Amino acid sequence: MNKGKKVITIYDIAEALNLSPSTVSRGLKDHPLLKKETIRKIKTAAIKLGYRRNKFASNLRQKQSFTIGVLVPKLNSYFMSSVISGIEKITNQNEYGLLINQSQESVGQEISCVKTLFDSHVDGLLVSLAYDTKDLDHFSCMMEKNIPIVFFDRVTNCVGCMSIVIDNHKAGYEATSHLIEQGCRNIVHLTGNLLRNVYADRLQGYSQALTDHGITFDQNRVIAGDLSGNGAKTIVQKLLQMKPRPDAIFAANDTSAVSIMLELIQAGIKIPEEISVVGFNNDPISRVITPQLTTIDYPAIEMGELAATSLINKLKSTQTNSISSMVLQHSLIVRDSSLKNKPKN
Amino acid sequence: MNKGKKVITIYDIAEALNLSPSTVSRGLKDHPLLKKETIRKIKTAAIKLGYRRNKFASNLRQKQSFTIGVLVPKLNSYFMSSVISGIEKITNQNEYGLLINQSQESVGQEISCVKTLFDSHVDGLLVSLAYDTKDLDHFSCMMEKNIPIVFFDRVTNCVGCMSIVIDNHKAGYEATSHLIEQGCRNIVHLTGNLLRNVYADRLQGYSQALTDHGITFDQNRVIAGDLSGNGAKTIVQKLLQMKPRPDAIFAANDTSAVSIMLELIQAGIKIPEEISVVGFNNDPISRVITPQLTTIDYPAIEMGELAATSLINKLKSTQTNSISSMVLQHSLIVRDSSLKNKPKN
DNA sequence: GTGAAAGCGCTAACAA
DNA sequence: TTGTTAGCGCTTTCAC
Repeated sequence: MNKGKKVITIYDIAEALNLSPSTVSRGLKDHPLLKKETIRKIKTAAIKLGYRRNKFASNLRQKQSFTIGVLVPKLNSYFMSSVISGIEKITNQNEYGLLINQSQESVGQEISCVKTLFDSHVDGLLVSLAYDTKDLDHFSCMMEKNIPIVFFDRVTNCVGCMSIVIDNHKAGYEATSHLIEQGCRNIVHLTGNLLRNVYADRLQGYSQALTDHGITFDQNRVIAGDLSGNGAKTIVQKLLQMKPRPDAIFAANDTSAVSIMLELIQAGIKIPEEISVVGFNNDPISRVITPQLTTIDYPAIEMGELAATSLINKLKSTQTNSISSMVLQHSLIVRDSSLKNKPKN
Repeated sequence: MNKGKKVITIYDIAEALNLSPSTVSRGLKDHPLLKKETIRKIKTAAIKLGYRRNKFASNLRQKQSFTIGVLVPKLNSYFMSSVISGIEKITNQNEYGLLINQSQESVGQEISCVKTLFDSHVDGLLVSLAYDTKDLDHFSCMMEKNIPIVFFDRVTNCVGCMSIVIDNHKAGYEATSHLIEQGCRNIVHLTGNLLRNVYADRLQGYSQALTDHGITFDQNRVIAGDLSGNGAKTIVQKLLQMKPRPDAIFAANDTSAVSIMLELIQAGIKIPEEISVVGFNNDPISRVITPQLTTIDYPAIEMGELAATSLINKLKSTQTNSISSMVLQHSLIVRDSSLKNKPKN
């Protein structure tokens, strides 16, 4: 697309003002040694001529792209789009561009995305891992070139990388304890791929809470699936055949919790009287379902802001930062879906 | 971030193979005139040496960035993140990068985003307008350089630009007609800023449907707001004081429809018996609320895919395409919130 | 305070 | 089929 009008370069400005290109270049970025008057003249001329800085030339020279790569499993969830929204806010403030790719929850795609982002010479990377990623080999190209990576939410151990998370273990513990306190004893846990810290940790928290309250952990009461809400019917059938029948479900996300609830209601089960439900994420749907869903609130926008801020700080400071992980606050939001004691109005 | 290992360039490959840089450059992009054998050797060496193409140098030379700018009001809605997901799929397939910015629903931000994207030398632009954008002056820099723009969803008239939309007028007409067919006579319409085609057209469809069914259009029954769902309480109070009391509400999005429903239920109003509700968007929440919300389905991912495909076609073909707008199929999804006739189960 | 000049890595017209 | 050469627009060292 190089049609359109003539491209204005610093040479044109230089010529117009009878200055050298280098002076113009300096003037455009407020070089302290230039005369204020010269700077003013340069900037005025730049605007008048419709100058636009050529980022490629500048990046080529400076070997920096001022672009951050973002790699997420899927864009279209409320949680993820909120995180991205937070990231965009910060990068925009700091004049960094954002190159966004989605792995579609598959390692294969993730590998190819990393390659693309690497070739785009991103200065840094923000990553939330795909469903089935096992190792970080495909990130080695980044690491070899010292391109900093900040993982968020779905993180992994990785020397030199930073992680932004919530305390999933504690959150799982709290959710489960809450159900136990409501009198539930046969709590089923719906989880995802245990390769991912978020699911593994929540499961551990669940397990720990059971143990601490004198309830035996039973592997058969843990159902691992994709948490997309698709298999809800099958899962509910399975639940209703369990002996003894579960009196509560703790799902690792709200999407699956809500799908399960809809199926339970369909099957004539009363929530929370017969089966209590707790979700995870505080997705807007949790407030829309009847009864409203008890869930874990999870600061998505802040997580995005923090991840972006950390990465930019790392890019700006030359000294290597020793912080390896930051944990954000979460909170249990109790609603009707788990309140056996108080009858719903 | 230019620490790390030495950067490998085509010169290094050329030297290693005793070829010229231009041959290497050609080999890397499968130039048809090269010997197959040479191409193979070049590619092997590139991989062995850990070569990575420098996009800045290449873009600088070719005066193309292979990057598409995306400008949307807000990222964190189900609709928008689905659109972006569709866009990302297509651009990724076509090896275009994606630079995403959000206007946060304000013209001011929109103007600054366009500037940023312009300076990033995007090859083309995908835009959904902010809530309060009045004119397209801030896009003139793009148009002057013949950078193609495709508007989607929230579009505007603009010579030479393409638009991807649904038939909002017809959708509004269908939603309203459906309510009338259910016996509703006093239908309130909740709308947004009428500068935006999506709201203006839906309103017109609503109005037309009333007229066609012999019901007088009443300006007082149109409530314009931000549709964020925040003012629901106030709106419901207003509704319940109207004389005669409305027997139906047609909201221009599901978020506001659902918030209104929750408030109505709170106020003891029966849906749909006393007041029917129809929304717009087929957001996942529409299936979660009780009663389930009648709404207009709206192909978000396809809209993104189509917008991206159209833009890329425009970028690839030199001849100017004369298509100025494409209209996607929508459909009315009837659920319990508007079914006065059939009693819910 | 300002200018001259070299070079970032790649591509493409032209030459061979 | 491959090589030579110039230059994209900017930054920056060194010189004045």
